[in-house]
Amino acid sequence: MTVQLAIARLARNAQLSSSEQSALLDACTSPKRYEARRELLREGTRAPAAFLLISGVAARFVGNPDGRAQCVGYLLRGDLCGKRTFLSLPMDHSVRTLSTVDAVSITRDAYDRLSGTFPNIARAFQRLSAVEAAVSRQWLLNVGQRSSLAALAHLFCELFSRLEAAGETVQNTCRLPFTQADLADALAITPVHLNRTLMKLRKSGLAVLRHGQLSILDAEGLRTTARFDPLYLSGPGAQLPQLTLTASPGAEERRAISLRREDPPRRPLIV
Amino acid sequence: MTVQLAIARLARNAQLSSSEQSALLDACTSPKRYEARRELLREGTRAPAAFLLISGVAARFVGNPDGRAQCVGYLLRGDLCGKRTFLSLPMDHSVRTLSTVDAVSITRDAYDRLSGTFPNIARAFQRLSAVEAAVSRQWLLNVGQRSSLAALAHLFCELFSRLEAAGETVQNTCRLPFTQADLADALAITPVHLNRTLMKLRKSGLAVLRHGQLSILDAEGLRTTARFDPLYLSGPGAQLPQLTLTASPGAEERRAISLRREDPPRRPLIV
DNA sequence: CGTAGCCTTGACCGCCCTCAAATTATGTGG
DNA sequence: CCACATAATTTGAGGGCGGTCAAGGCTACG
Repeated sequence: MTVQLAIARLARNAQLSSSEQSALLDACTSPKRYEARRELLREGTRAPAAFLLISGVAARFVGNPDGRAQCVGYLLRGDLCGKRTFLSLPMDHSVRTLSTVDAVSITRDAYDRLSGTFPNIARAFQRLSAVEAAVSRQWLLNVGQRSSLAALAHLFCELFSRLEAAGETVQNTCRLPFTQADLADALAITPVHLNRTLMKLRKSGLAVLRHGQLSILDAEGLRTTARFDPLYLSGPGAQLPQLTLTASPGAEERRAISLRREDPPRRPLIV
Repeated sequence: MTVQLAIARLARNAQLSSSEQSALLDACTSPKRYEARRELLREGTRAPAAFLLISGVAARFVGNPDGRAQCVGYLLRGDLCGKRTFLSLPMDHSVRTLSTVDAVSITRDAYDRLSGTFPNIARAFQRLSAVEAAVSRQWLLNVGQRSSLAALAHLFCELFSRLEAAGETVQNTCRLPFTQADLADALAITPVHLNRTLMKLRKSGLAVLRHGQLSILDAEGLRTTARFDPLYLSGPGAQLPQLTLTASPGAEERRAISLRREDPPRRPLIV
């Protein structure tokens, strides 16, 4: 069953032991399939349970009755949504599937039992939330500061990294099973302008998105354009001792590296 | 000591018993004063401890070496920053004071002892993080979808509501002890444009910001302009059983209720 | 083979940015 | 209390990124 795959992915990020993994598995309902464009959670309601994504892609949206929809996060294999139920908080956003999705549910009771017995699982969930918050902050940079080209490049870097961690990449490609309009919702630009930006990325030879398939042609160039620093994703290894920065000096180092990488600062976009 | 004030504010939002409050108090170091424009936490480092704000205002920033700074959140009395240390995660953003700030520290060891004995305190901290995430999503709407006028109005509504909960409002006014440039960083616009937007708000008679003092002149008009729905702030009462909606039909109800509920309760900003 | 949705491209417009200068707080020493 | 220096706020003129409206081409799927 692919549920294990999703849990394994979650476990890798959060360092769960195998007994913890199987306990988590037991707490899940059996997987259920949801068709594309279906609402899983609705803003303003209390979710009956949280969802753990097994396959497919879903997205978080904050309602904007009069304007365009604003996507505020993507959910990939191994991601959780509806964790707010565990805290008795109503949803402040909706969650909709973008593609066909397989997901399992975790009820609040199941979570309470689980976290009582395995505090490390509660920590794992908190870590997921912390990383989501970091992603959210990067999205704020995307829509606020970066040019549409840099923002799109950054989003592609993020998605590819996360899909890679979820084991959903093949070589330098991955499937993005949703429309350009969905990407536009994430970057807070119009579908028309997203398309133009996509063309620019294509013509500069950095990446190509076609038929729902993303191909990274020039990873280094893409990262440079996006000023992408994967630290915020806290991938496996991020909390391992390889990065032993405990004080400012280490930070200076890291910053210096990232600055040097920016050598051609505002000129990364070759035509 | 005003530490109690901050903890009481936190406790109100998170429903801490008085014994839990005093345990939390014991876990804090004695308050320390930080001058304005000082860095409390640095991106890329592991924080030695978390900070609980007692007074003043601080802000989270994600580094943008070449561009303008992007503020991704304000910290007011009763807010915590550096919670990532509790999860062994490095900082993905910096925290700087905007005004003179009093704050206490909570070390990771203190937190671990605390959360072992009082799981409800751990829940309270998680709830704070969940609300911060919701605020972050609203900021994404601010910079992505709303006009600069609506965004500024929304930010004022948010700040006033939170300062009200923190007991830092007087009638329809509150102090915002930072510059227009700081507000511009939060809305991802230039100080020049923020100033023009501020003028528009002033001329439309909705709100006035002058000499670091915000005055709400037309609360209803401001909320309408901003499409402000305070639900996402999960103020005291939001998680109380008065709203027992569990499914989609309930959502419609809630929206109606919450609109009705805004009549008196969210009316603290009368002149 | 037809239809519907998605993608692509063109022309024009407005919000916000940039650069620049004037005016007004804020704070400091005399 | 005043003179001065510095920072913050305010206003003007002009330009560009991305939005809007619209039409045509492509793809998937029945």
